[in-house]
Amino acid sequence: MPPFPDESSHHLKRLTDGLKRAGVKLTHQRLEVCRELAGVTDHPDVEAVFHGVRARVPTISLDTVYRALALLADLGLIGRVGALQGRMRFDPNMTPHHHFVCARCGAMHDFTSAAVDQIPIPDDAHAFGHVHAMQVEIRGLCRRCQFGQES
Amino acid sequence: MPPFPDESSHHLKRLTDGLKRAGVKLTHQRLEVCRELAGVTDHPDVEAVFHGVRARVPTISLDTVYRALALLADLGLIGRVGALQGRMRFDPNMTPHHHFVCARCGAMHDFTSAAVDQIPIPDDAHAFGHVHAMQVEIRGLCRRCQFGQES
DNA sequence: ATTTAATTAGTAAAGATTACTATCTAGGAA
DNA sequence: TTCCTAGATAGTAATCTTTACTAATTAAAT
Repeated sequence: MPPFPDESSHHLKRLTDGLKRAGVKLTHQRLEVCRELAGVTDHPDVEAVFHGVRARVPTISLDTVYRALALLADLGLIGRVGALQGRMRFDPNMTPHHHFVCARCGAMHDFTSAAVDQIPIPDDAHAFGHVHAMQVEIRGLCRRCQFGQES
Repeated sequence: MPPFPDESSHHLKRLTDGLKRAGVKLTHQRLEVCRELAGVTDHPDVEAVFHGVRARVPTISLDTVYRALALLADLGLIGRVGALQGRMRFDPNMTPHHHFVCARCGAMHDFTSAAVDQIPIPDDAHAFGHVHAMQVEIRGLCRRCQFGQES
């Protein structure tokens, strides 16, 4: 049984309700992907979700898991983390700064903030290991994507 | 000519000095990758750097650009941004929280911070578009990677 | 100039994600 | 309930990104 059945079922309800509200079909496969996500406390990749769901739905395809996760993320029911856009990118600017990232086109803009830089690193973070740096990421829609539809 | 020749040459010097200090060979190809990075103000992907350098070094291979960028990033002379590890991951936890990310193994841990959440979103960020959320990412080495060498 | 270990070009391989098509099914209507 | 249909899935292929490999080249120390 899951470690926190109440938490888990609460999360599951949140996800399935979200799918219903969106008016998409609540298929067996999507339900099991939601169940998998609800019973997890880390940040699984597609492979991990696929593996977990496959134990209960042996015929599910990887593509279905990809589409279910993309759907949930697009509906704002789960978050994307790690690789946002496909390719890795590099930042030649090594002076302290932060990023605005467009959730749609992936455009990144730098900004600085004395207020942010003054915040001490939370103690909780030190408990996880040795801290190198703290950086703020602001997600949103850039002006291009906010107005015109051009790529 | 570049928009800010002084800035640009300053960045170039920082990169090439870093390579010399690391004791690696300062090849023509690496120099041109540095030059490309120094003349840029955004966050280029490998393709963009490859394209830019190729205009001046038509025979350079994509692999060389990958390796030059990885070298610079490993030496801490440039930053990696966007896709850190290979695969995309998902976060079922939609309550406000922040992330500790291990630079080596990619492990992610959640933490909350009232201090961080109280910071107003910097005005500079609003100028770039419509803000959805602000999230802190702390990079470092997790306990596993800090001590043992196990994957 | 010679030597050597590091680096590169070119290509192949691996890995991750997306696309495609025939088949199937959730959910509404009869 | 049964029928119908738009939407979803399984299985696989294709695409895209990144890494690996090898023979040839080259920086830089001697």
